[in-house]
Amino acid sequence: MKIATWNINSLTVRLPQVLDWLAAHPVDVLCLQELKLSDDKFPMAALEAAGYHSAVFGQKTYNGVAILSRTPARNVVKNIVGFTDEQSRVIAATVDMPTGEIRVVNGYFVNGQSPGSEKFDYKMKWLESLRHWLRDELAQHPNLVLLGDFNITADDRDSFDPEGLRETIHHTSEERLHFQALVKLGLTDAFRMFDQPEKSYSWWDYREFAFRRNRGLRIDHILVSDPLKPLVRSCVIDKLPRKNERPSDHVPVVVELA
DNA sequence: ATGACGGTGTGGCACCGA
Repeated sequence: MKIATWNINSLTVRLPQVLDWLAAHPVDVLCLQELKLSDDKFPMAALEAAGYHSAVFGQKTYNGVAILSRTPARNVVKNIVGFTDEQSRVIAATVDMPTGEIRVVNGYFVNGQSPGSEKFDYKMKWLESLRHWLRDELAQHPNLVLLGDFNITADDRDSFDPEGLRETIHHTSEERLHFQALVKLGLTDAFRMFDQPEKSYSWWDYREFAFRRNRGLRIDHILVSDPLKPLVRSCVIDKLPRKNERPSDHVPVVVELA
């Protein structure tokens, strides 16, 4: 079975690309971020026709997340429990698989703009709250996958210019400590369980031919809990959609579980 | 580099993203 994450930067614009991608990659679960639309604008029918149920936490203009699944998602939770947030950034749900149930936590992590800014403070508080809530979620749901747009490079391998961008946004020690703190809860970066091509990224700026020059970051991640770790068969980034016309600046990441 | 590119809103540009 396969679970994927994709920041699609407006589902209104990218719905045809999502449908094309699902037709070519019939994953069991697809987690989307940056829907940039309200719940009433969500294209439920088109996705149902493609064979997917949807759990949606939308927001107009900014943010918005959804879990698409072949079987209906259960026990849906929106945003971080215990953290009041105006922004729609997290949706969690239980999905039934042949091998058992999996708790899927889909996050559009805060960008943070720049260290020292108010938005960076919000990012730090958001990450701390996420960790505290996830500790409880893991206790209740041992088979858990945390995935989405983390807006954090886990280490220097995840950046096209780790020296030049040191301690800038997505590269700060504080952000990476938060990433490591999530790992310490008993989560593993599925991508790094395997040998991967050097300079593997999941996001490239629209400007300055960044994709063509492979000036990117790996900021979209899939973390699996300890009980799921022995089941992970592969984890890959699908760069191809970045070549589409009007592409998202992010591409899908896919994990395969036995 | 206060830049670039792209999405959204009720706009004639500003704001946000990463």
